[in-house]
Amino acid sequence: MGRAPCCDKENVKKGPWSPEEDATLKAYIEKYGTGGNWIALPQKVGLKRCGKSCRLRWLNYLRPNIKHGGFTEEEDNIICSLYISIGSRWSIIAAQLPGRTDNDIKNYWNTRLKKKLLGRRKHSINENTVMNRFSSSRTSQLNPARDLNTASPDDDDDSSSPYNSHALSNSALERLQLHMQLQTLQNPLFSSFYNNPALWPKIHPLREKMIQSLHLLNQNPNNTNGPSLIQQLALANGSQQRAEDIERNKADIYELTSTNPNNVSLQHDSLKITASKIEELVNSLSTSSDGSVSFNYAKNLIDTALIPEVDGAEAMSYANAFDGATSNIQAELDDMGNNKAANHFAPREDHPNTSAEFDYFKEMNGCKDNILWWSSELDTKLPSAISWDPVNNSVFQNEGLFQDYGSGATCGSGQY
DNA sequence: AAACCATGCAACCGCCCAGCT
DNA sequence: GAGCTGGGCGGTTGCATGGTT
Repeated sequence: MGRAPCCDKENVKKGPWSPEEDATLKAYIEKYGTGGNWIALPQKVGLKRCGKSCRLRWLNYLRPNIKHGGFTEEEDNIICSLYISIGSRWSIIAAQLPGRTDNDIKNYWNTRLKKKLLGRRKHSINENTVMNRFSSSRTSQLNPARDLNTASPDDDDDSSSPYNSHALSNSALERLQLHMQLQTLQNPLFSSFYNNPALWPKIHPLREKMIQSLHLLNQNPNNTNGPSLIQQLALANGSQQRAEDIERNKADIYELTSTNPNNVSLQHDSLKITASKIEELVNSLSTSSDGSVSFNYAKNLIDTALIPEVDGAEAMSYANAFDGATSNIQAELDDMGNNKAANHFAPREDHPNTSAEFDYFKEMNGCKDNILWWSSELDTKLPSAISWDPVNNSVFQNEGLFQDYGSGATCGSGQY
């Protein structure tokens, strides 16, 4: 059974409101109020408008103390956090932002905020694409930096791109991550899961990046049986002894992993290494003052990528480990940004591939905000009052965000 | 300068729900 | 309890504007 229209559709005006209509409606409501009946209001006012249209115009535009545009960072954060928590309940979100209407917030989210977040995600996806290209191109090109520099930033928009699957995966991942954040708010124990990418789905871009980086660091750029990048870095830094150690360790690793599958902590394509062995390998290198940046970086990648999948009991320790790892990465990227490490990767005539490695790190440096965003940006950027810290109550408790939800008093576009 | 495109925003549509008869 | 009605809400549309080609 259908329902009767709320007004005579034939005889009502549609479209934008004129200043005269605005003035008429505003003057009437300020003088007499809405009378509790929006449907009857247009007739009383003398407007050829639908009652719902009058209500919308008043609530979204004419009522006092309405703010338009100019959303502050704090409002952004509140909107984001509430959207993550409760979804598109715009009226509830609007109730927490005085002067804002649900329509305004909805438009703001759809046109700007969402793109802002998705833009970061896209950037992250694109970085993965770059990593893939870099990784694959290294096997056939002597100058992978050129490949990086010529990669179009829009390439991942190409629906025919083989990387399109990343977009799909990350879309799902984004929803999953939003959900995880909600879980974090509702259950503090969940924070250890959220903070630990090793526990996230394997499609997580950071994890993928780590895996790819591992692969990259462990392979020979020319796809020959010559020294791997790690070895070449050692050689570039003048450590023939370390290069030989690496060669021995490498042989040990493959022997171990081929004879005892239980030793394999990470299997990715043909790459099979054990966490202990690779750590031993990297530790032997990280003591080098010349190579500390690169190998600490590699170590961090390895540490974080090789964290085994665990359940709740161990989650917190791994979360802590990850926090340390990411801060190390960040510090080292910052160092590189300050050219402190430039000498470590300066092109050498005898080892030209080291310059490629430097370009790789430069690329990583340019994308460092992605790492932060995926790991903890929402945590750190939120104002303290809207804390994500699961230890300190929930966002709802801190701010009383739902103080009026349920009563209906502040639902919709406001108190008027 | 004109056509095209992307973006932002106001407004509409249709569904749901609560209250009333 | 069923039907009706108005209020409220989220999703969508269409237009205006600004930017790009």
